[in-house]
Amino acid sequence: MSAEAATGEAWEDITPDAARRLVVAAVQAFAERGYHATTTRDIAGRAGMSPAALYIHYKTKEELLYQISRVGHQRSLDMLREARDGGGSAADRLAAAVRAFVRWHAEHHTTGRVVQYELGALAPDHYGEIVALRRQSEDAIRAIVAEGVAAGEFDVPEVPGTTLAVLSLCIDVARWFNPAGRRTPDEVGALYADLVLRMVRAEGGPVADRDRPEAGDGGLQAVQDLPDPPETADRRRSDQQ
Amino acid sequence: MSAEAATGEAWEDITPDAARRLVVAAVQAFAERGYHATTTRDIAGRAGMSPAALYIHYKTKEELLYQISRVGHQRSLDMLREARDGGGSAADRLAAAVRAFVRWHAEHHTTGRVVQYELGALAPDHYGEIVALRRQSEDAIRAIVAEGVAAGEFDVPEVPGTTLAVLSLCIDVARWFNPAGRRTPDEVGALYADLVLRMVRAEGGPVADRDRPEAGDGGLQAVQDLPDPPETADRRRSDQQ
DNA sequence: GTCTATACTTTGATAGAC
DNA sequence: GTCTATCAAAGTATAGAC
Repeated sequence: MSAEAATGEAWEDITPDAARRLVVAAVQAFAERGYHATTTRDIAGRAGMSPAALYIHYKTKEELLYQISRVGHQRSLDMLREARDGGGSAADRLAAAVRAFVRWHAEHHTTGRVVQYELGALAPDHYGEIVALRRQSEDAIRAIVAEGVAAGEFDVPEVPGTTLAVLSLCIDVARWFNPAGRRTPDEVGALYADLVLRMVRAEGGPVADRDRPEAGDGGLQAVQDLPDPPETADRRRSDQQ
Repeated sequence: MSAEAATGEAWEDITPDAARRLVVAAVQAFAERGYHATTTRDIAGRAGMSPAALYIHYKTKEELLYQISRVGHQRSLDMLREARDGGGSAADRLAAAVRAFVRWHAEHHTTGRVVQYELGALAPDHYGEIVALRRQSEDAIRAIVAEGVAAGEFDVPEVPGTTLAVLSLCIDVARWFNPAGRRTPDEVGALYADLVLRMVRAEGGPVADRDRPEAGDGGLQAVQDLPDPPETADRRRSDQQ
């Protein structure tokens, strides 16, 4: 499978053709060099256009990133919700979620890198929208974990923290996966589903009255301790550390 | 603890004072905005200097990143080797490695972000040097895992893949950790050590003749499927996907 | 919709006074 | 060692012809 085919697969829906070529080119460039190191000339060049032609389809470079980020996050969310709402035990559904999420991040690791690691370059309002999608993704995984604990199927030290670890493990696949390596996306998905089930599986029988999911939104906030907000011209010093 | 104190802690050794201020400023700026989005004016400004003063202490912006990356990776490696060579069972040593590595990435998440996520901006020769350090870090963890398997203490689906997952889990802490969140670095370290032990722990007794570490360097290459090489002017198209 | 040409800004890095 | 002033290059985005 060629580089362009693998990247392009995720963007079949986009029309017209020139716009899709720009998105595919932007994904590849952003993944390779990062958003800020990528020039509009580079994107346009990869798409076979002059630098000016980019602006017919996208108002700014950031709008390209926003499109990529939004579609990628929505796709992730759909995938996780489908696993959450699928049939079977909590273990079945958690394994399905991890398998699908990891396989996607391996298969589309180029897109995955942009989606997961270039968030900070989004404009503040776009950033906020994406963070909302990320929270919902975490909600989906946490629901499965919490249900497994409530059913006595799982035994975890802490529901929100375990959820965070599971999500984190899956996301980082986009960073390290190398298609020239020894594992296929399917194999990584299977391995990770196995490892995650080991993390949450109850060793003995059902464990009652322990680590029940908290009522209301008590745990919802902690979810995925949020990444930094994007830079702005007037706030140069961060108070986050 | 102030932002500067937390970041500065890791850089006490650097002299003269102006050089250290520049490194601390660069770490903060690179972590917030990324290497490419950070200007030398910004770094110098945070360090209380004029833009030109930066070049008395560092020849280029990249040299600053290299210094940060090298020190951070060396520190990580020392930490992991110390755990590997410490006393106790394989479980004790793996828990110690994860606890220390995770705690460091949480406490110094600002530095951690630069160390783990800005690799791609290094010059090719510097990049190669850093990759060598990363391989050695992975070697240290894999050694503990392999020893646990050999002793029948651990039962894992695959030694190199499990090692990769453990390392990946720890690294990603730098991305998501938020000091304003509910967990302290110590708590995250303890949680993650627990989760990792669940991943590798044998459920029954010793499991013999299974998943023995491969002889020689058979598994060494797979280690950490390498991140992409840094960009160069003449290689615009990547063949990695 | 795409091109060539270009306006305008910001960038990394240097020169030379002190 | 630090400053002010500045250069050359590269950046995003636009203008106007076709």
